[in-house]
Amino acid sequence: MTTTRASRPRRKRAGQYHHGDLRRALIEQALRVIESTGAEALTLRGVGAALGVSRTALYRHFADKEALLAAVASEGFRLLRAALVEGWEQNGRGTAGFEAMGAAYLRFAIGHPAHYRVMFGRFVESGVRDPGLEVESESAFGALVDALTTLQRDGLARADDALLQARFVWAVTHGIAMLVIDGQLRGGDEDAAALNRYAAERLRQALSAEPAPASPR
Amino acid sequence: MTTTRASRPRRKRAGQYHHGDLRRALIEQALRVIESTGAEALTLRGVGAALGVSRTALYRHFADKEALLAAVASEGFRLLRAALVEGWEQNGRGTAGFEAMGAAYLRFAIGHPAHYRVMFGRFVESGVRDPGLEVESESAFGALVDALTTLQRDGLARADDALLQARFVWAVTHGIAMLVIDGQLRGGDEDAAALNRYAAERLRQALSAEPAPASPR
DNA sequence: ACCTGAACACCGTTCAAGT
DNA sequence: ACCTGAACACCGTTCAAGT
Repeated sequence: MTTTRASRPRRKRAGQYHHGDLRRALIEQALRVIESTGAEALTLRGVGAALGVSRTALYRHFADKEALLAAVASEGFRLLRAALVEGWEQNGRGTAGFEAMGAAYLRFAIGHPAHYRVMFGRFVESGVRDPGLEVESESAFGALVDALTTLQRDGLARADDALLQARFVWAVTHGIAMLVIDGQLRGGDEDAAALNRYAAERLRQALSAEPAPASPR
Repeated sequence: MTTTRASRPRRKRAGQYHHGDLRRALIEQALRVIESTGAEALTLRGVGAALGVSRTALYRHFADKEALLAAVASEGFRLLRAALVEGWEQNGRGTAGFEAMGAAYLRFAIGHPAHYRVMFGRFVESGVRDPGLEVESESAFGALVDALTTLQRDGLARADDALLQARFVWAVTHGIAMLVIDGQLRGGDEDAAALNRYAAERLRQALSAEPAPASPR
């Protein structure tokens, strides 16, 4: 029971705890578990064990499990926004940029299905949320509103209420993402790609700035 | 320790168990809990207690909790299909019927959000499912495909691949339902109604049988 | 401040046993 | 066949205690 440091089962620096930034490490470990085995399989005990801390250390940084998931969701919206903005800006901020945005959205959702589900599925209740979550979510949506506003200004999209138009576009894209993620398209990647193409065409027609052909009276 | 029947803690008929159809009672009780407090709050012990049976009685009828949820989901698709078909048939099997179908879909999802989430959320894994689930799900989707096929035949919708077209329409409607259910439209009912109206207009334009106006060269 | 270990009140599921 | 009670191996969370 002397302080011979060779016999300690786990090496720990004296006077310093495990992490410089345990909060950050907890979010990253949670995300790692979620991406590899799904959010349902996430246990706080497992996260603590993987990081070499006690299973209650987490409560110094998060009120409860939901607060940790809210932080993970918030991180997701930040990444999603970055992907959307990149697609838009790297492709000319016009029609091509808009379609690149849609492709980036689906690539994110399909590439990180478990993360995407934490962002939208009801893992995070409507009650007390991460203060940043609402902000990040609004910010990602804002990128879409901005793009549509620009398209409208340049005569490339119908001059409707931009917020309403953005919600419609979001619903279409979100709906496709969810169907693909949930495996409702039994053809797999092939069918998903075909649906993406078809949806892009129909959306172009639906948002076309040109007046709809006169009804046959 | 004699068999005085007055001292028994719970009255039970001799020679008869609790239910004529425990399986059915379990599904209905599970649905009751889900609709009132959400699927996350569903516990097998609670279901058993509410029905006055032991918490393991359930395993005579379902392999596990997921199998019970699959049965609940299957029931949901049956109800959804009935609502869709009614909207279509009671409104003339034309454009009006098609829009009534969409309205019925959203009414079902928004009226039974927890049930809807069990049908689509990842409560039921892609692995072993209720044999009826896939069938019921396909059947509900089939109602949509049939309606679109009819519209195409009558020149009321673009003559695209009906399956692909149906998937697109489904994605739009599913996307709206999910955004509303998940509380992403902060305006509440007002905003949801406005989005529904706008989406119906855009969808009409997107599926219009008339050729799109010639592009400006 | 930050972390620990023990304890509490739950879960789903298994299993030997009863009728 | 259908149901039961005890037991097992988990959970998230709380709390007094350590440094």
